[in-house]
Amino acid sequence: MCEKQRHRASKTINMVHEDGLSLGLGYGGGGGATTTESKLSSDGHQKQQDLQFKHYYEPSLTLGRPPDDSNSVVSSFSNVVNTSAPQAVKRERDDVASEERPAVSSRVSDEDEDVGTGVRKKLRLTKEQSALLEDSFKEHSTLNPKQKQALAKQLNLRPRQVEVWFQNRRARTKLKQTEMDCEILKRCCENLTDENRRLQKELQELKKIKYGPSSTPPIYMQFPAAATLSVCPSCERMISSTGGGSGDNTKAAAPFLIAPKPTHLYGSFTNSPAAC
DNA sequence: GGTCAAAGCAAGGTTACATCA
DNA sequence: GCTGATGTAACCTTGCTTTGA
Repeated sequence: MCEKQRHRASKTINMVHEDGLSLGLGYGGGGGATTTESKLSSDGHQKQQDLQFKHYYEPSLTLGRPPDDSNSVVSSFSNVVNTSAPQAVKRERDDVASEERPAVSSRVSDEDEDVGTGVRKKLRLTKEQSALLEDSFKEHSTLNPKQKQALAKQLNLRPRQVEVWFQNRRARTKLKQTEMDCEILKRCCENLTDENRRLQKELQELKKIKYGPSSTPPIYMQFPAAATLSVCPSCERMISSTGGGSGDNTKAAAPFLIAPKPTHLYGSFTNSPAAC
């Protein structure tokens, strides 16, 4: 167990580093806890109302219908083994809270609860529970303790279960958002590639027009296109970087042959926009 | 005002179980 | 009936922020 935890810990550290890279996606919730936008104040009220979920997507929660809805709610892990002390404290809090409620009904029978064995039983939320949780999530993606308690009571679940559901729900929402962002970036990349191809082709055609299909272009023209041509930011016309401007191409061809300063060829933009 | 502990949350997972093809 | 894929509830660790003492 300790070995496993160490393994996990080291992986977590790596993940934190990777997270820095993920910031490039630019979605609302990225960047670790520093971007937390919804925090609880001391009196349990939310300071901000879930800014990052203003436009959240609706992941399809394909909830498998339990075979028997009559005894819907399962709460079978109240005695799941908790190893770490802080976690134990937290669980104790929730357990205390849960003790205030009547015994929860369970989809599984009492003997299936495996009290004290450490066996984790899978709970399946009912449609009604899921719907209510979803509705609540739509209103606010985080819960303050009072809301959590109320919701848990309403759903006949433990507060811890409600809390976990919200955590998982937030994670799912974020995952969906990330997938959407990836799609957008992918499409953006494809568009840029197409545009690049188109411009390269256009450039080749311009070269042909300039020097004719049969003539060999001067050696300077064998440099990459970006080194010899650039776009004026003001008029967006393609110009040569040797000072030819937007004028006559035949006149502009001469400096290419002379090339007084090689550095000219690599200057990104040497013409004044005013010249356009 | 600085410090510390507690609580809560996000991130980035893993585990265990349920369900379905 | 078995099996692999998938979905998801529950859990973990770390790091961070907020808040109150």
